Amino acid sequence: MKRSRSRKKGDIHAIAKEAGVSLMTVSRAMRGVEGVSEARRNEIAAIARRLNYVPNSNARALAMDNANLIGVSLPNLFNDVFADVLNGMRGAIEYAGYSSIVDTTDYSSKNELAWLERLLTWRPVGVVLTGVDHDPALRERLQKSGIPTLETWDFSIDPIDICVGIDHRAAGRQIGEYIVSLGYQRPVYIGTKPGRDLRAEDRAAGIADAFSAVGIQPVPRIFAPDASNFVMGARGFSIALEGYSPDVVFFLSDHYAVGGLMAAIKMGISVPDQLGIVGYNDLAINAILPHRLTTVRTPRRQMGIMGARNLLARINNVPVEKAISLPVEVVIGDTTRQQ
Amino acid sequence: MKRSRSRKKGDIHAIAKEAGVSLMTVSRAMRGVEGVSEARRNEIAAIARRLNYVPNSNARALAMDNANLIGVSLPNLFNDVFADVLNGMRGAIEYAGYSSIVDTTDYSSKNELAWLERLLTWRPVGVVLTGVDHDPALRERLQKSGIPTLETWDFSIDPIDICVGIDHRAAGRQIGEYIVSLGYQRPVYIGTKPGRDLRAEDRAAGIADAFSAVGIQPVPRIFAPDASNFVMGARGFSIALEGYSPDVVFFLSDHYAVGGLMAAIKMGISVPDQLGIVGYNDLAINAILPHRLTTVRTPRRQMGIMGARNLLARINNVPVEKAISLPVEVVIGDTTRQQ
DNA sequence: ACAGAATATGTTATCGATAACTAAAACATG
DNA sequence: CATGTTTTAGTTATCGATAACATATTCTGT
Repeated sequence: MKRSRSRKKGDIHAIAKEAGVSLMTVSRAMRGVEGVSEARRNEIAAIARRLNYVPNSNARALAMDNANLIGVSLPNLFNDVFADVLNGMRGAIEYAGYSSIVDTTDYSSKNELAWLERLLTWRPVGVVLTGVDHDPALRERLQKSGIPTLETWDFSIDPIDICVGIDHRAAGRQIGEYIVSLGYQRPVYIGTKPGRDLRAEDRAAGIADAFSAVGIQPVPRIFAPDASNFVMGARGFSIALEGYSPDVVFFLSDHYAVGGLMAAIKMGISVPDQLGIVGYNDLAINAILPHRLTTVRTPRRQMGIMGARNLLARINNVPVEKAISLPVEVVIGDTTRQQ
Repeated sequence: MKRSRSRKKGDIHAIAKEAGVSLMTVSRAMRGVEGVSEARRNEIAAIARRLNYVPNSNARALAMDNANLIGVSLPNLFNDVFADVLNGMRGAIEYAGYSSIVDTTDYSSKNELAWLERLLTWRPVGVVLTGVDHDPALRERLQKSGIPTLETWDFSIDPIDICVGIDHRAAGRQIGEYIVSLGYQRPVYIGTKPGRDLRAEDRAAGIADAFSAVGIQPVPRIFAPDASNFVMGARGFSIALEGYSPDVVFFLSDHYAVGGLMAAIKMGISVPDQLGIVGYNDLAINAILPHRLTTVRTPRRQMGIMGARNLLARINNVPVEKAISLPVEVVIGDTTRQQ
């Protein structure tokens, strides 16, 4: 018998030999599958422990053509937002006995596509994407492969497969209408450069909808050069004040808004008397700000949990709703005037 | 020939048949290994593309007993700190052609051990751990397995394998000495509950070292009930003011310190005149605070990059230093009195 | 006590790919 | 042109585990 690569001890064969049983008996015993007597099962478990047996998931995945793996793609990890979603999701995924592998795309659909290609070689049972805007090739790839796919954070009535998210445009409209109702008339929106964060652009569009409904338009959109979110908020704020004379400033997110708020404090601008400030997401930091931000609470954790549940259902061929939009809630803070 | 499980098209066999060559030729062509003529190689590549060939990494990993995988364990993702380290690391890892899979332990060494057990079934070529305090079983497991292991963030002269991190106690001493030099005499430290974040406890010990060197001790340690870091900072701050009358407050991190600073602003306490505030990490938010925090800049990204490089070297049997401690830098801000 | 059912265990083929070794074809060299 | 090289391509065994099918053993009820 030719054995060029030496068989290291510790695999299922070694255990079988040691226990004097066949491979299958060991395999069954290790997996807890029925068909092995209690006595044998214990005996085998003991031997496995003694031999420091570590199952080989690669072999198992190959044999079963299934790695019990779910791939998750996020724009980045620098953001409590996605961490919340992810945490909710992971709990559910792991509870169901699957593993998740996470990667980041830095808001690039090219990266996302490349990530997917790599992921597919591992034969995942499910895929989670952030947002609904992807490289066209990605959509085709996933649909052709038939792998259950969840799009989250964002909402689309025509998802690749299923979707649990927020209708950002509607959310923008919602907060926009509230701000309009407070009588603000000269809004400005501060975000990041066009094309980078499409959800944020949807929000901005929703805000503009609300203002244009009362005859106010356009809502100028401003962005500062790349930096941390806090800094971009602060810089964008300065730029806004130079070029416009807003009575309310919408920010891409609370991070940005904190930057803006701090800048306002430093500049001696009184909030909300002289100027309103509006964020998005209701992040943890909001709880400790000197003026609580007026913002929009997004059900991030819940979205993660529900998304994962639906994806798991889909994986198990249980029918689920194709597209679910979760409601958001306007948080009335101290950075806008009272009603 | 018995073929109970049908062979789906799209694998290496299908390509071989289509191209009229053997398996090995396809295998070699796909891997870019030498031994295939240019013409054949192109022909095979074209067919693979046409057939939507997706390599099966599970099979490859099994055959090579190596998945080119590096497992990374972090306490959590809610923290820019680890995100920085991770980003630095990933770049280097992926550049070298490896994949990384990340998981979080929520500061639990039990979770970490369970994670490792799962990871090992995938036959990783390297492992990255955060910190140097682990379940004893984990240390033994890794050393017995012989898998190159990097411990990061923290520093130890006796790592499991190799280590690139910060000497947190020394860092605590460093900032402590600076604060002592400013003449502060009644320090308080605000952190989280004992046993949760051991690095932070080291820092606190270092701070205490610095004060005890000038005869001031103890440095009371305070913590608030679980909440977000910002909130714990703010609550801890209130507790500190009730129970003690500090002239300087050290916080576990900048997150906590921001919570404290905001609380101070709300309470009308003038910083730094009445009270000094000291953070840790020099996070992005510091750039936009009304008073820039006095804090400690930690080389997080660099740590990730260097850690990854050393781990990769170790994986390739290139000798590297066992333990590297990176220097930190005191950032002099506006939340402590001037020299 | 004995046939049929239920339980326990073994045998063989496969999963998709790579390593090691072999064989054939193309190139050189004197 | 014969022979030794180099290149290119094929054959066979394996990686570690599971599925499907076959077989042996233990129960069960009559």
